[in-house]
Amino acid sequence: MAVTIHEVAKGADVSVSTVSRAFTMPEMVNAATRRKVLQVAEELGYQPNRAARGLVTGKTGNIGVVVPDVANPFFSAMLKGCTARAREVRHVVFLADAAEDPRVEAEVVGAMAKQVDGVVLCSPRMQSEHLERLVGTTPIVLINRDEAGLPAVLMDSADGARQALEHLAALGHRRVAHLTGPPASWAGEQRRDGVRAAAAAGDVETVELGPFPPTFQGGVQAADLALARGVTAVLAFNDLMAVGVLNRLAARGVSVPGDISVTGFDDIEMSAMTTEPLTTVRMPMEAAGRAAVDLLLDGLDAPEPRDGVPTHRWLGTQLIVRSTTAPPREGTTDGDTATRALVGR
Amino acid sequence: MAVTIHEVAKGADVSVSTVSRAFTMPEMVNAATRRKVLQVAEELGYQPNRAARGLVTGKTGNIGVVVPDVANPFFSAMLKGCTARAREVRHVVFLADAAEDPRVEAEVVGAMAKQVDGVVLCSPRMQSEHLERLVGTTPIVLINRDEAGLPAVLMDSADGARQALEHLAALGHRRVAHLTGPPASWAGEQRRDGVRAAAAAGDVETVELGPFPPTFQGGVQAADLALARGVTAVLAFNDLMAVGVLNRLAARGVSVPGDISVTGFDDIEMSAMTTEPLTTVRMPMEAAGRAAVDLLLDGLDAPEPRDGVPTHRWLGTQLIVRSTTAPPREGTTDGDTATRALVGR
DNA sequence: ATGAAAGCGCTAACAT
DNA sequence: ATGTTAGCGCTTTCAT
Repeated sequence: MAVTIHEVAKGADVSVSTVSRAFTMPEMVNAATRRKVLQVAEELGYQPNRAARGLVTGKTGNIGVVVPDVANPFFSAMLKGCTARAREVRHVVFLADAAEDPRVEAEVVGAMAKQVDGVVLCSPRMQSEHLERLVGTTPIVLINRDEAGLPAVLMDSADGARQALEHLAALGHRRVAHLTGPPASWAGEQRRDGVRAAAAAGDVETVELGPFPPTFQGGVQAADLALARGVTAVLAFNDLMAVGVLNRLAARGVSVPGDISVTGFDDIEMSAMTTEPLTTVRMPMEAAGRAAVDLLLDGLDAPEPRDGVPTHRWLGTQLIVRSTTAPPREGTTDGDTATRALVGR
Repeated sequence: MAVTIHEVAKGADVSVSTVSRAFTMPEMVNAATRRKVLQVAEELGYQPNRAARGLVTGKTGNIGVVVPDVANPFFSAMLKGCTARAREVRHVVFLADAAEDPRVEAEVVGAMAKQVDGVVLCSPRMQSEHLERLVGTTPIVLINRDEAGLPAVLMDSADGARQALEHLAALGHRRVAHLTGPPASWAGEQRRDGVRAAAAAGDVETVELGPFPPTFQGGVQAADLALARGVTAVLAFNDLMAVGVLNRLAARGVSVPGDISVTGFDDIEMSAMTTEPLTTVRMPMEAAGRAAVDLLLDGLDAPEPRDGVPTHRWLGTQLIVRSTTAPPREGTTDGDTATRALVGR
């Protein structure tokens, strides 16, 4: 069926090992024979079977990537980084969508384990114990989760949260809602800690609402609760949620940022997609994907922990203010205005 | 390193063939021995090496998916459908992002060919000849492209375009811009044909602008051109582009849909993400992904073309009107008002 | 019902 | 520089 190395060997009148070498160690074979081999291979349309190769070398040239939800722009940006970098280093990616389900996460890693050189786990929701069990199975690099000793690419969500809250405080906000996402999200925890610390330091009161699904719908749902609590600003788990909030606020006739300021965490692309002023904490998702692949491959080259080679990569975040965010109006601090804005209709 | 079938065999004190059978043909092995084998396997954490299995069976249990751009919600929705369906039928997906580059498309299919049972090509931009060359390599199913004899999942973009244009005409629009996307897009051609036909039938004039990149930025860029041509409505290649248009219109102070109506083609999720009234032609992307996987697997079961089993699946589209889209104002038909709206600032 | 052995396509010693 | 051979982990005849 498929054209094998044997056929190329026959066609070029050499042994299979020569063909193999012509591809994998070109220096070790006579220039003339190599040319011939490559030419015959080309004519026959030969492509080495990477699975068979992996069987003997122990290296598949594949890397697995597991995301909680491909359709979430947050993760598709990550995925983009992974696939792009993987291609550059001649690897192929195995993708699994865990559907935000911790059990599925563990399951798919198991299924991929044997046919990949390692796995990049994006914001895994699974429990630490499960994670630890998987570690024995295959090399793993985490994105946005810090687990004892595991190589990871981390984003400074806590600092992002601080930046956002200080910004809001500077604008005069004294009561802001923090919409939380999946309880098992490490980044979510970081943000919560960052928010709490900044709130304490900056003399602003925060109202923690949630958990909400990290989706557009989650934001819609959260908006009503936030409104009812009379806040003047909202800090959403991610931009998808933030956009949902904006949408719902608009539907209820609340003006942004006149009545309420909205801020989300995300990669810039998403937040650019609304015409409402949406301040964003930029998370370098694509860079994180690329970094994770590099970390994985670095680790593969050196099975033994080496000195001087970092197993963690820490990525900063950046606050993007997209509007002349207006401070809350006089007397709004207690939330009355915002509340009134909708009670009135 | 990894736990192999031999170790399980040793542990359960049976031969490797028995272990193999216990997994792949459970009926053929004594219930007691099978239980024992399965238990030992469980204890050892044995997972069959699917690559090795594929080497002998010829079936890898993997399917390849190639998309022009994972970060485009249009395609990530497709991808979601593919991964979800693949998991249901116990397959794993190999993902490649072609970066909107036809050459990369062909290249990655080649790279995956040997380790997948077939490939789903989403809206491939590559030339027909390249496509035909690939067909010999591995089973292929196309999404949103109709190529002689190849199994495909098609969406009725032309009809969607007709629905959109009729809707605009019914609202009184007489001059609408059609923003085109990648020239090599089959769906784009369909839409163009649909738009032209409907325009001729419905007595509305269309201004074809483009090609633009099928991105948010593409829309920003297109908006200025559309405005300059004095249209009262815009039909964008996809929602991403449409949202870019909205954003730019807002920046230039043009009101939507007061001055201009905007319509895009896309899966509903994306279009829900703006607070502006954005009419959308809903493309069932996720369903298409699922259907493509099914088609691929069906075809695999029957290497010979069978009667009664469709090789094509045709998915309808649906117009989603999200607003009380206002008709153009008096005297606006020639586009003066819209144009004036920005000349004034 | 179970085992022994051949071999899938490839690479890596080990010859020569 | 090139050929020979022994597997990689698995399934699948073919025996028993």
